[in-house]
Amino acid sequence: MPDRNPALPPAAHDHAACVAEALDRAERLCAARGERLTALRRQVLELVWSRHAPQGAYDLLEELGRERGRVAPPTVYRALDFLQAQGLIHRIESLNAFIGCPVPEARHSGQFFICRSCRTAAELDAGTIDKAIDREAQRLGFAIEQRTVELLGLCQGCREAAR
Amino acid sequence: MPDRNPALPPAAHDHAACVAEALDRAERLCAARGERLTALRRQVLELVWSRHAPQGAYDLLEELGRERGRVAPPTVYRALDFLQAQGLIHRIESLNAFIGCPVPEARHSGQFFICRSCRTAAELDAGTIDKAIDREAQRLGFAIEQRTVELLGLCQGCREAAR
DNA sequence: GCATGAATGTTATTTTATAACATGCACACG
DNA sequence: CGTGTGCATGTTATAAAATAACATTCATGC
Repeated sequence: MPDRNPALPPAAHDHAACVAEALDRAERLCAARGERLTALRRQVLELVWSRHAPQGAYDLLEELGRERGRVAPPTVYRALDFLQAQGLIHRIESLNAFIGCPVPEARHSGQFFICRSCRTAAELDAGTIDKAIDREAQRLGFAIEQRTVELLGLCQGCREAAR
Repeated sequence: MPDRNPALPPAAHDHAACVAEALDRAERLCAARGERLTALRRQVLELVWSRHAPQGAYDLLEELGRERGRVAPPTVYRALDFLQAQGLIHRIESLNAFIGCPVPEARHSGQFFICRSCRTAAELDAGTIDKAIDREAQRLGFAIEQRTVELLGLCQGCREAAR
C-alpha cells in the first residue's frame, strides 16, 4: 500500500459532500462484492461518518434511536460488524470506538493519529511504519494477522491553539 | 531507547526466577521513587507475571480471590492503575488485558507481538518502529503522547507446530 | 406465491470498568 | 508515645461495552 497524503480532514471542509462520498463509495463497493448495504447499515455508516472522530457504539445507538425509535445494542453492533468486515470502518481499540475508513477498497489496518483535544482522528497508511513493523516481525519469526497502531496526542491545530 | 533483543520468553525457562526478578526490580524501583509497593500491589504484580500472556482484570480478580478471599473489582483496578503509573505493567488495548513490563526503569510504550494461539506476548521497544511513527507524526505536526502498537498473529513456535 | 436464508428485533445476560463513600493503616509531627 | 493526616483498601452500587439466544421479518430465487 503506497503512502497517502495526510488524511487529516481540513479544519473547514464540505463535510456533507465528504459523507456523501463515503456513502457512495460504500454503495459501489458492496454492490461490486454482492454484499447488502441495507438501510440500517447505511444509516449506521452515515452516523459513523458524521464526525471525523471515533464514536462509541452506544453514542451511535443513541443517535440511531433518535432517528428510528428504540433500538437495542445488537442492532448497532451487528451493523458495525458488517461495516468492519467490509473494511468500511475501523475500530479504535484504545477508545472502544469506530471511525469511517477513507480508503475501504483495499484491505489494510492503518495508523491512527487521534487528537485528545478536538477528538479528530487521522488515518494514515504509511508504508514506512508498516515496513518497520514487518521487519521486526520477521526478526521474531512472527506472522502478523492484525495490526493496531494508535497514537494519542495533540494535532497541529490544537497545539497551535494552545500556545 | 535502544533496541533490545527479542523479549520472546524462551519456550522453557526458569519462570519462578523470572517472576522473582520482576518483583525484585519493582521493589527497587518503587523504593527509589518513594512509592509504596504494598502487599496487595505486589501480589497483583506477581499474578500479572504468572504468565507471559496478557491477563484480564477479572481473571486476576479471580486469582486474587483464591488467595485472599472475596475481593471487589476496584481492589484490582486500583492496583493495576498504580502498577501502570509506575510503568511496571502495560495495558493491551486490543485485549482489555495487562502484561508485565520487562524494562520498567524507563518510560516507554513498547510494541507487542501477541500470539493468538499460545497467547504469549512479546514486548519490543524497537527504535525503528518508534522512529517511523515519529517521522509520520512530524509530517502531520502531531505531538504524540501515548502509543499503542499491538500486533496479533502467530509466533514462530506456533507456526512451526502448525505445519 | 412461496420456500429459504439473511437481516433485524427482542430479551436477557456477560464482561469490563468506575463512582462514591466508609474504614483502616502508616508515617510525620508534636 | 499519642494523634491526626493522607494514602490505601474495603464495600456497595452502578455505568459502559459487548454478546448470547431465540423470535420475527424481509428480500430474493425458484
